[in-house]
Order: sequence, then structure tokens, then C-alpha cells
Amino acid sequence: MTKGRHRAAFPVPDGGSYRVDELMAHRLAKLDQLREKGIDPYPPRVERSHTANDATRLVESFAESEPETDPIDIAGRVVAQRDMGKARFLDLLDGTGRIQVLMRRNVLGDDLFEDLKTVDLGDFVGVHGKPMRTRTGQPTIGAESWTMLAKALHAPPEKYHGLADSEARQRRRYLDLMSNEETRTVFATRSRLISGIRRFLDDRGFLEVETPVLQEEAGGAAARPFQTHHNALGEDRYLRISLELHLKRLVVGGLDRVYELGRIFRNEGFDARHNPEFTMLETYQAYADYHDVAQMVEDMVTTIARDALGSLKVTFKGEEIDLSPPWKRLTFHAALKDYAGLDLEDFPDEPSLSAELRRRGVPIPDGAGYGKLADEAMSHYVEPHLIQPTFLLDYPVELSPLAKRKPENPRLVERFEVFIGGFEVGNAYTELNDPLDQRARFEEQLRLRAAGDEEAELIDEDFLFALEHGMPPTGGLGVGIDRLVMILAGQSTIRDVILFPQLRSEKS
RNA sequence: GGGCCCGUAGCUCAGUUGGAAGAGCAGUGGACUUUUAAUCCAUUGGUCCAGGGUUCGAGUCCCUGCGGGCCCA
Repeated sequence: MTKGRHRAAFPVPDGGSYRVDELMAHRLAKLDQLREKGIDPYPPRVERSHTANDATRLVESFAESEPETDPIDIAGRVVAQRDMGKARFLDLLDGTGRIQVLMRRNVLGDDLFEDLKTVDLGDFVGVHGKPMRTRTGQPTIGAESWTMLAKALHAPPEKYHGLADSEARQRRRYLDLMSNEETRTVFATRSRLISGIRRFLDDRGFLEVETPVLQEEAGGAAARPFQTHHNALGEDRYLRISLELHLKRLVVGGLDRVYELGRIFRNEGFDARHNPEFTMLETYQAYADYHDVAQMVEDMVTTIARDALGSLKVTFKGEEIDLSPPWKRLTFHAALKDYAGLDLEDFPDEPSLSAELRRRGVPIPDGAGYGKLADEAMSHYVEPHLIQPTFLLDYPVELSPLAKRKPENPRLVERFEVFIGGFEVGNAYTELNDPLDQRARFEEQLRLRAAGDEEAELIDEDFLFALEHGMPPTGGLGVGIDRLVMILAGQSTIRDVILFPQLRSEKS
């Protein structure tokens, strides 16, 4: 049973018939009127010679005076009607924009003009008419005939404010899209950014690949997976939490530059920055290290921003962010010193760091090892300040079981995270290709797991077997696409860049 | 997980000390042949999220639940 608040607007089958409110009843009556006149309110084909945008440009290509051209055919959803008695203006919206239509009784004839009474907001109509300008100069189609293309049985959201209720906007995204231009813009931007990423990587010789979503064990990240079951095998499977371990197998196999842009799943709550399923980009480049990758991220983000937004300056949560390279670079240790006055050299092990953070009142999770403690300190003191694009370099090895150690300091790894707008959007490292060290790191993860860290990695023997065959020096990258889109499209919650974000069930 | 806020007509929102449920848009009827948040006249439309409680009386106060938002962990 649908919850009360949306029931009237969204009728549910009720004993074989539909619950119909008054507004819907009027529309159903109009549907009947059309059918009685032998008019199909849902015809299978449509005449269309011009989009709304084409039509507007056509009119604008003429001088100020009324253009003399042949009639054209346009089609779209009726988003506004202004009835003037013997004339009526309609605004039609299609995927390219809005165009005004002028319907006149003396042009259409009495029958077609009378039939306009069956047109409601939200209906799709086709219009045959001449491009013209109104007295105020607005491009308009002077209708000579019109047809119903699809009758809508519900009223669209309010014409001026659109759909504002955030719950309704997410649950019924189609209403959000049809009534809020900004929503359409955000998702068009998202699409352009993603195609920009593909173009950028394709141009650099990267091969786009696809790896399994259903896995025997979910690895490659510190996160809990969703579990499912394969009936034919009679075995459980997990939805992937990262793309990493399979992509590196491909590098072992000789695919020097690979990327995957796909959905991953993490079994965790959702808030303004988290959705349990989200889109991840991972790239792996043989014969490169994390410095090369940092350079590439800078290039990639600035390229797609320029292409999709036409600017390297964006406004996010009221702050102007300048994406112009070079981005700030700061080591993990230096960042903690700068922003927290915390020198990790003074607290080299779990007991001392734990005591210090406790003393400072930094909240720390139970059973946190050294790496996790350092990460908590970073999240607490540093992350919120990293509004302008910033690379944090050289992380504690405990936090990075898949990254290569720094030769001059084996307690650190060659890793960076990129922060923009106060949160992490990317993560990269020089990949660990020493199979023996990798095995030791996995074993350390197992100890953390035994100590209560449910997000610690499991040993992936097949991955180790792959590494044992030799993986070239490789730089790898992961980018949270949704978060990147948030920043570039100026949206403060992840829910506003995901068309259908995760929500609680509406059923009670 | 904790705190705070929100849920009223199809949509956007008001609703006073607890005393007859409102506006705008949309809809319906009417006027108007260049309007554009058209305008003007008239008018329909309510499970006030759900369930309990207090009260002579609850949209309003209390409790529980559901859903959403913000902040914190």
C-alpha cells in the first residue's frame, strides 16, 4: 500500500480499477472526447522536422521582421498555456528546449481550435506551423494544425516553483526532470563529464575493459560488501567493492593501459556524500608511478571541466574552487603538522598515537590500528580544509595494503589522495608489484580483521598468483565519479548527481 | 548511533493562546486574437504522514512509529 501522502497523486490498482482523483477524471474525460472523435490520443508516429532549438535558431536566422518560410513540424510537452479567447499560446518543451506556439481560431479553424480544450499541461502535442515572431520579437510557431501525441493523466508539478520536496524529487525523478531545468542541466553535465573522461583516456591509449561485479570475495578496498547467492552454483557471491584486483591482473597480462568506469557497491549507510552503489573510475598505467598519475589526474579534471563547463572555476557550497593547475601538493605528515600540530614522528606506534588522539578528543573507532588512527586524525583535522584541489602524498603503509613502499622510508607508501571541496575525490598509488611483500601485507590485513576490523582485506590467492608472474611498475588511480560530478556541477549532496539514489522503502 | 527540523489540496506554501482548514499555481465555468509566472470574474478540490493519548474540543499539546532534511559521532 502506498503511503498516504502520495496516494492521491499516484493512484494504485484498487480492486481491479484505479483510484481516480478529480483532476485525473477530467483528463480521462478529455481522452474519451478525443477517442469519440476518432482521434488516437497515443498515435504511433509523429511528424517532426525541427527540434525546439532548431526552430528557435531558424527564426533567429531571419531579420527582425517576420520571416517568410515554409511551415515546419515540431513536437513536445505542453509546459504552459495562455488562453486569450480566440487565440492561445502554448509553450512546448522537448529535449533541446522550449518553443512558443501561437494557436489562432481563424487560422486553425473552429474544429481544431475547439479541440484545444482537450489539451492539458503535461500532454505531448505536435504542431505544424510557420516560424514567426510575436510583436515582442519572440520566436514562435504560428500553428496551422496540431495533433495530440500523448495525453498525460496527471498534472505536472507547479509551473513556477517546480518540484521542491526533496523526497519526491528523488523518488519520482521524472517529475523533477520535467519541472526543474537545473536538474536536467546537472545530469546533462554529468553525462558530458563522463564522456569527457572516456575521450581523455581513449586518446591516451587506454583500453576500456569490464570486470566481474559478482565475485567470490570482495577486495581492493576497505569496505563491507553486499552478499548475494548464485542458485545454480549453490554458492554465495559478493558484489564488488572496487575494481582494483581484476584490473591489475590485466596489467600482468600485458594490457599496459586499462580503465574501467563502473558501478561498485559498499554495504554502508547513505548521506550527503555516500550512496551504497556509486560509480568508480579506475585506471592502471604500466611504466608509470604515482607522480605520473597525479599529473594525469590534473590534466584529466581540467580537460573535462574545460570541455563540459567551459571554465576552471566552479562554485561548490558557496566556495569558489579554482581547478587551474598545478594543484597544491602536501605530504600526509606535513598536513597533520600544519593543520593539527600533530607530528607522527612523535607518535610512531598504535598505543602512543591512540593516547594522543584520545587526549585531544578526536573520536576513534574501536580496534583501530595505526593506519586507521592516522586516517581518523587526517579526516578530523585536515580534510575539511582541503577546499582547493590538493594532493596529499605518502600515506602510512598500514593504511595502504596494495601500494608500494617508499624506498627511503618503508613505513610510508607512494600514494596520494586528491581532495577538492573538503573531501576525497581520488586515490592513487604506485602499485605494489612485489608478490612477497603483497602476501605479507595481506597477512597483516588478516590480523587486523581478526582484531575486529571488518573492512580489512582478505587474501586473494589468485591475485597473488598473478603478481607472482610479474607485474610491471604501474601507477593506478581511483576516482569517485559521483563526488567529482558534485563539485563540477556545484551540487552539495550526492543524491543530486545520482538519478535514482538509494532511499528507504516507502512501504510501512 | 545521537541531536535538531520538516511532513497540511495535484504542486508551492501559510495556519496566531487549543475554538468553523486557508492562499497562489494547476483544475472547472465565463470574458479576452501577440501572451509569456498573461489578466479579469466565478468556482471545485482535504485520510492536516500513520497510530495512540490529553482535552468539552487537536493541523496545533504529549507518546510511538514511518518517511525526508540538516548537524554531530
